[in-house]
Amino acid sequence: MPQDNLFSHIAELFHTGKSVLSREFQAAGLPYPATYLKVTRLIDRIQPCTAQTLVQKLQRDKAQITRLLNDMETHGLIAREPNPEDRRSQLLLLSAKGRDDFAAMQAIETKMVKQMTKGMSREEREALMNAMTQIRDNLR
Amino acid sequence: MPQDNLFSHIAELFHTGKSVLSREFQAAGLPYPATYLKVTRLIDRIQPCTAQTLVQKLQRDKAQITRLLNDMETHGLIAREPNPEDRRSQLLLLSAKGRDDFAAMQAIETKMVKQMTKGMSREEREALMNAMTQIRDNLR
DNA sequence: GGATATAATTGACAGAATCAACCATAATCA
DNA sequence: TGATTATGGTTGATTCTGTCAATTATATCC
Repeated sequence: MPQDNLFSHIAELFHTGKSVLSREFQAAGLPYPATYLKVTRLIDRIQPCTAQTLVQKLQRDKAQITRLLNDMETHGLIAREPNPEDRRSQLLLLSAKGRDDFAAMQAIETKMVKQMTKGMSREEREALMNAMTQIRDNLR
Repeated sequence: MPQDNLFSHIAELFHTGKSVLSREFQAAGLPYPATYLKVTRLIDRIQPCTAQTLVQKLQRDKAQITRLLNDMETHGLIAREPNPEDRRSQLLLLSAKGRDDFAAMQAIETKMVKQMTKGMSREEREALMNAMTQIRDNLR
């Protein structure tokens, strides 16, 4: 639809992107929803990391984060360790399996992103990323 | 997060955009999920329009479409009329209320999109839209 | 007229989001 | 120090979104 606006585009890209990811995760023997990638990425990237960290970075409700972490722990992707600094919270760590599956998911995502930007020059890609960053900041 | 990839950006923009819309819909006395806007827009734009049309345009499961239309009919936004061409399907029409609320939702969305692209030149905006279109096509 | 395809509905379920209430611990400060 | 308030996390309830399978009614195609 040529006359679509920016947000329609974003919504559609998110929708198809997410379904591509889910399908490819399944196909690769990673029976996880696409959200797991975002969470494992953050835990891998940010250390120390607690549930509260994820709440802030993902801007999600803390209830949702708790449940997500429970599921991921059940799947053996993460471990929770006591936080010596604050006994109310726990430190989140990737297990060996968590690291492996994170790498696999990330590879799939990278492949998809390559596909998405196929035919675009480096300049175009950079301009796009800058625009996205600006939009995000404008929206806050 | 500076090192985020394209899909992370899209996901985040979708998430915050959707929550901005929902909140503003509520505030404007439009107690609808953000999806209603997409559906009313299509029914307004495409005539004649059936459930099947929406399935194709939105790439959604037909079960989901059926339920969405039920809800929207309950809210008095749309009407279903017998399709003279094919008695298996029905023609979807906006009611007067549907048209009003569609206009109101669209105004809210337009405001948000303006906010999103604040500070971008016309050229930048066009480049962005072109990039989005290309990405969508690449993903199909 | 009978086989096959299509439009829509229904049931069942998984995933994602949000709100409110609650518990345990931490921080504040009188 | 002890009461008060704030914070991190969990649980319950509810809504919204997405997907699959089965079913019903009608259309289409030999």
